[in-house]
Amino acid sequence: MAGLSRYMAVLRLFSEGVPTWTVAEMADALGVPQSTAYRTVRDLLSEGLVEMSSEARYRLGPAFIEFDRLTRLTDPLLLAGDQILRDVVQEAGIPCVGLLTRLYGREVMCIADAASPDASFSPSYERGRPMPLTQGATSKAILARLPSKRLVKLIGREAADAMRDELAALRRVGFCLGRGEIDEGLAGLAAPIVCEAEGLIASLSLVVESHRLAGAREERLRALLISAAQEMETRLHAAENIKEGSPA
Amino acid sequence: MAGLSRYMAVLRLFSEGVPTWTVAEMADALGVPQSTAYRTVRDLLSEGLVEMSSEARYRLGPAFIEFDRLTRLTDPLLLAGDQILRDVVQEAGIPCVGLLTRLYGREVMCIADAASPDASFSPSYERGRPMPLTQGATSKAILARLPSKRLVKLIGREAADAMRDELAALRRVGFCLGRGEIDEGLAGLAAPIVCEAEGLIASLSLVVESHRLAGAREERLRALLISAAQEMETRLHAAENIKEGSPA
DNA sequence: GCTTATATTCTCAAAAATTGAGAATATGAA
DNA sequence: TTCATATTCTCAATTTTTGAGAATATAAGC
Repeated sequence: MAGLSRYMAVLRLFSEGVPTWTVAEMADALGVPQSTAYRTVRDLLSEGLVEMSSEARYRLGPAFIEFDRLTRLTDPLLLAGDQILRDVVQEAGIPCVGLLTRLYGREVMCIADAASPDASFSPSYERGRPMPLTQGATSKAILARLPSKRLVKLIGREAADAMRDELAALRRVGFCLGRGEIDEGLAGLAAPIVCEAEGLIASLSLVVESHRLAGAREERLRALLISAAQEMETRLHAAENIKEGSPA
Repeated sequence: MAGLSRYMAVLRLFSEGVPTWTVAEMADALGVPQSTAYRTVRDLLSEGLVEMSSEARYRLGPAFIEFDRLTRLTDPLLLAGDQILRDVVQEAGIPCVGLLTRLYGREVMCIADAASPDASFSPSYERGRPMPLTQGATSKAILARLPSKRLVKLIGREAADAMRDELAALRRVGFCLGRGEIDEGLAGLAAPIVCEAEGLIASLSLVVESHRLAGAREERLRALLISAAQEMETRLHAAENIKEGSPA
């Protein structure tokens, strides 16, 4: 194991279930001698990626909080969409959670969430949590807009073929509805957001309680989401053009 | 430049002002040949620490959002204090912003913020933003509880001597008030939180508009903060003991 | 203060990875 | 297609990393 991956392997050990590690445990888990593990931890420590907690145990360090803030302040999707996301949640008029989600490696990741004050449930999605690529309205809205080459690379030819018709239909409608695919009793509504120039394939979605989705209301939310997603795309392109500078 | 620092040097280039970089720019900024910069970026890319935006430009990647979530879910100070922070803001009864802040290397970093719904200002402090070590009530509350050896190491003997009397007074009172030290027109009130077992030196603070700090109200907020900070310490110790397991 | 147990750093030669310059190859627009 | 630019590749020289164990901290108990 060499270079960066050596350090990332250590960082990837930390999880919600096991948030602190001793150096001996790390060495064991990674199959490297302790002296090597100590050296690796020392480097991570000096960069703030890891910090000492009690008694020879280490936990993730504050550097991640710092970099996350930078991301929040500069991510084009958040800049274009954070306010709109809040607006959508408010305009929905029923208890709901709004999500901004994007492709991240072989998974899909939520990068912003906003709950209405009266929402008494909380969906599995939340900022920073990777979710499965092929389940749920949020993910499917994204998959539908993926070039087929990339889709095959991500989920394999077989799976891609199996989903082809479903995704083609979604692409036509520009919208996706899923009931209980991720959380029992909840439904997801999602519209895609694509910005080639920024290399972004994302989706805006709303999670509501399934039983609240009567016919007319579903129609209204669908229209709301589609127009909000479009507004985000417009802002993404606008931001892109500003950067290039406007000639006199 | 070797090992981890080589990668961190690239990541530290990204900032609010310059959120995207080309490889040529990075190579230039770091004084390394392009081929080396390309290799470094390729590694960062494959770990999600960096991602491609438009046209040969790169930005910080989503891995930071993922690790930040883990931190949020597992940080002992947040676990002990996040709810209390919200309660304090509500109980304050005036427009205010509550902060949880801790020592981070040679700076002080805010790891949680909560604004009351009626707060029409926003202080410089926000989650993930490093702040100066020697200015503001929030930082001073922390410095006051630092062992003097560490204090000297951090700010130097001269500066430590200059602050000694002030810090000693703060330590006696267990509280710190600062007016306009960070933001014009705002005042900070802070109480320290220390947990040796977790290696934590932190503070809980409240930012309010200076003109609202009439005598009686200041007294009330001071009492509120001190008791809330104490409650956090209690919870920190309780969490620590649970981990060790309770024998029958 | 000493003693013990554990955590952490250090040492050194062998093994492996990184470096830099430029060539070779993608990639995308005209 | 052709061009321009972005990215990867090649290879020998240089620098780092590695592993085992010795040498030091550090902390707790006596």
